[in-house]
Amino acid sequence: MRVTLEQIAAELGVSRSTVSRALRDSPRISKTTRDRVKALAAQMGYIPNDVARSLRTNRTGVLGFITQALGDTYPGDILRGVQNTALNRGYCLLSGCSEVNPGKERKLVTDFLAKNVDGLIIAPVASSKNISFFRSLLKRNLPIIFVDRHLPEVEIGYVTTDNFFGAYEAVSYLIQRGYKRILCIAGLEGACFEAQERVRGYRQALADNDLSYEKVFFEDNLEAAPRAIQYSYELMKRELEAEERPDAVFAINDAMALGAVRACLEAGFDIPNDIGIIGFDNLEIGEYLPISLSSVQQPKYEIGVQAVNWILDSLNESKAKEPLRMTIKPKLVIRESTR
Amino acid sequence: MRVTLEQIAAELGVSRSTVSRALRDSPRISKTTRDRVKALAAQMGYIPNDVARSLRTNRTGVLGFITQALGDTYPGDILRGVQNTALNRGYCLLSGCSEVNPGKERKLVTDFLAKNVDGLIIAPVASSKNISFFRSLLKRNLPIIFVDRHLPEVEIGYVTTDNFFGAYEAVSYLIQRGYKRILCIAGLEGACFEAQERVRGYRQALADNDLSYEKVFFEDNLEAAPRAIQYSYELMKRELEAEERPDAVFAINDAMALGAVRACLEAGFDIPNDIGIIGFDNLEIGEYLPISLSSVQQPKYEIGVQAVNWILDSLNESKAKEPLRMTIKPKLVIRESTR
DNA sequence: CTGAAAGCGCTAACAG
DNA sequence: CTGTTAGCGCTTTCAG
Repeated sequence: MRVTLEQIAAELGVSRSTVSRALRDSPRISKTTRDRVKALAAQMGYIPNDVARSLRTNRTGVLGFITQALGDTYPGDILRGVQNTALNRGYCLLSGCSEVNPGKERKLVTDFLAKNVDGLIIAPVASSKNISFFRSLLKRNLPIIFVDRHLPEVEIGYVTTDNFFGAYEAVSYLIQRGYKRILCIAGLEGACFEAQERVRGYRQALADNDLSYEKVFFEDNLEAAPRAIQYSYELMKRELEAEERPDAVFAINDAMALGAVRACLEAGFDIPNDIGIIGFDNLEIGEYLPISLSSVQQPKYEIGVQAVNWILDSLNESKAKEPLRMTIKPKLVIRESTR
Repeated sequence: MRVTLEQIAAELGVSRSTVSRALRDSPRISKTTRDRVKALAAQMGYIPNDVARSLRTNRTGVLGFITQALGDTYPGDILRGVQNTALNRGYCLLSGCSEVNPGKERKLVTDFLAKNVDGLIIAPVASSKNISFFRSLLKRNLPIIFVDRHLPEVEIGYVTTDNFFGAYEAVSYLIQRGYKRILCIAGLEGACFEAQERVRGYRQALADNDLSYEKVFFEDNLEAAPRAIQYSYELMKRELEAEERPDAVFAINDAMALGAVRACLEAGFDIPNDIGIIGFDNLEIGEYLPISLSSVQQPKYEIGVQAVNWILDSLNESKAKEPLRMTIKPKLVIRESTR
């Protein structure tokens, strides 16, 4: 069986409380007993039982983290940022993936609440279905924050990329390089606020430069839609045959940018001379593709860090903190897919 | 404050045990009281406190999952398989990423033990540093299993891809298509058993076909090595200038295959006619690259499922189960990077 | 500086 | 079918 405080106490002929205090470096304990206790604890291989501690202190030292997707085109960097920060500050992470399914998202939250997480970090599904559910969470006295995307209808704070800025920069760059008919593939994420922001940045850049060609493609049917890359590939194939074909593409993520690249090449166009392409995400492999991909690099790791810091800071304050609304500027990375 | 059993009991004028039993559908409770209890619990918004339950039952309903990497070239599919299976069977997942650092791996395991996880699923760092640590875990009565890779020195079960088979198939295919000088990029993962298995498959295929050209590149300095893609890119550049240049590449993962593709194209070679390339992993984007990538598709999702099932089955048996040693056959996916 | 005692919310014997 | 009782391992008053 596992070693308990009781056993250490018995062995040493002191009380449980003394052992407990010694182990936690309470100032009200003599250095000698503290050392004796610690030595024996180490020797007996004592690992504190956090479950018992949690029951007593009403703190679990666990944070819940829920993403809406996981996969090779979804950068795990937010997770990494969250994880490292949480770990460094002494917290563990209960994690789950909603797979873009509102019901699953609710189940995960409820499961995590039952496990008494101290806080919740969520990359929410872009759906109106859980709005009232999230509102009901606010009544609980539990710090909660959105990352990567957020729901404007709910009074929950968030840390996201400055998507308007990123898109505006990317499209402005395309314009500056002489591209005139810039198409925007918003695709599967069209329904979410953050994607809308990117589209808004795209539109603003066009407007500020008096360009009239403006084409945005959405596909909101999340369930039935084909995978993003394929969707973008097929879409691009069609558009290249249009009367006034695009001479550049702003894709809302790298996966869809790659679909477009492939379609252009197959149709015999040259990238970047005939058609320029910029993505969003800056995947690791982007740099070493046959035509390396220009892209907007999101501060994903940093988003994770900020979110955890906010949660843990609220935990350490007596009164609930105001919701955080933080937006971090992304960086445009230019490579070979634009001239 | 949160609703407790006590409060529901008081409200209804029954005992806590009755409420507890009713909520868990104990057969020893009348349908009427059960319904009354459940109705009130729902109305009061009762969420069971799993911490208290855990302390009592000595089960937390939480599994620990530790990976050695997270990122866009690392398929999150094992995690997805683990997560879905765990969730379906009523378990939550405490997750962590060791980032290929043995010290961090130990810390995560220790943290998870303190949180009393019911089982541990680990994609271990390929390092000898934690061998005695893992051995010491075996003394605990805790189900534990490796996924994706394993440590042959330790008596812990595993679920992995049949790496020998996958490599053998891939290289045999290259040979069958007429490639003769096949280079193997083992790269950063060279130190681990699973990578060695792939190399063994490569060698066996060469031997079975009487090919004498045999070149394997390792790079075991995990800490200092440049990122895998770049490593592979630079390596390939050099090899293309060698006296007897390779006419095919078997790369131990897709990221490194992409580095090689890029190097070949820059040097003016045609893929697949001058040089054929096969990777390992079958990343989502592989299908839509400018030259779509032939690759060995690992059963990552399935690996996660099997691992969780084994853990949960051991939990439900009185005696400890024999370590599972399961290997699942991968599938060769042929695309344009091979002729 | 240390000990005794109570209790976090739940489950499980045991008794009725 | 239901209630009483004890206790999981820890922290935290309150006494000394």
